[in-house]
Amino acid sequence: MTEITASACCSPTCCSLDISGVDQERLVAMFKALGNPIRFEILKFLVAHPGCITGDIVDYLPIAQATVSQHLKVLREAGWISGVTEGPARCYCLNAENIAWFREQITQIMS
Amino acid sequence: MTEITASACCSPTCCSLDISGVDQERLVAMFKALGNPIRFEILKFLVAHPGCITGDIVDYLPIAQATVSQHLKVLREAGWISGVTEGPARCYCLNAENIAWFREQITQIMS
DNA sequence: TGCATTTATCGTATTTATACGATAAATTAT
DNA sequence: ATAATTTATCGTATAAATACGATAAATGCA
Repeated sequence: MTEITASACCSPTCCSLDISGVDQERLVAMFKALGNPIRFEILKFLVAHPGCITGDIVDYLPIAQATVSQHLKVLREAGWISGVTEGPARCYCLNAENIAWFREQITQIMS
Repeated sequence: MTEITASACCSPTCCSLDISGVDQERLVAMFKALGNPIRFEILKFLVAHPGCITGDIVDYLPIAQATVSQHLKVLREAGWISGVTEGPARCYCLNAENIAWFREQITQIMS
């Protein structure tokens, strides 16, 4: 195993990444879900339009309704958003708890 | 546009996601790169073995050398790591500056 | 009940990601 | 120069992601 001193090419420890098991999988899944520009735009739209319905997001984005539905499913399953049935429509919101969890994990493991 | 009160299904604003243009693309690229369990493991390995060479990571992971090299390229291009040529080998480290940038972006836009 | 509205799912086409073996490229040592 | 070591790249096979139209499912209303 090559072990060189930090001064040779590395900065001093910048993060611990101390996370494991279930939490790590959950975190990676959240990373994966948000690693897509369309889905990031959906999150931003939900900040500006909390409680809007799927159709509003479909109108906003330049992609088909079926595709939007798929993206919403990915974001839901990763925990970024939650959807509440409102009649035949579905009202979407950011999932504040999970987002807070994500932020806390990042601040913890990346310092 | 359906606009309902926050109380109906949404928590109070939990994040601004106030980011745009180049920064947003950079952030999404970092999300995408780390949204893979192998690449997350590589980062964790680099925390424990700063300055190790590609071969050490290859020995550690249960995948082929060519595949590891691809993953390292993804992490490099996203800014998570940096590699310094050390003779015929390449010494890898976490990219502290970019990681700090990521952490700061998250704390800023997710609160 | 029947119809309109809204969203999810199905089937499928295309693109991208992931993985591997083989080989090339770069460096060091002989 | 040759050989050994190390990593990157090429070509390619397979899996996963992304996209769409069509259709089903669920709900509310006439």
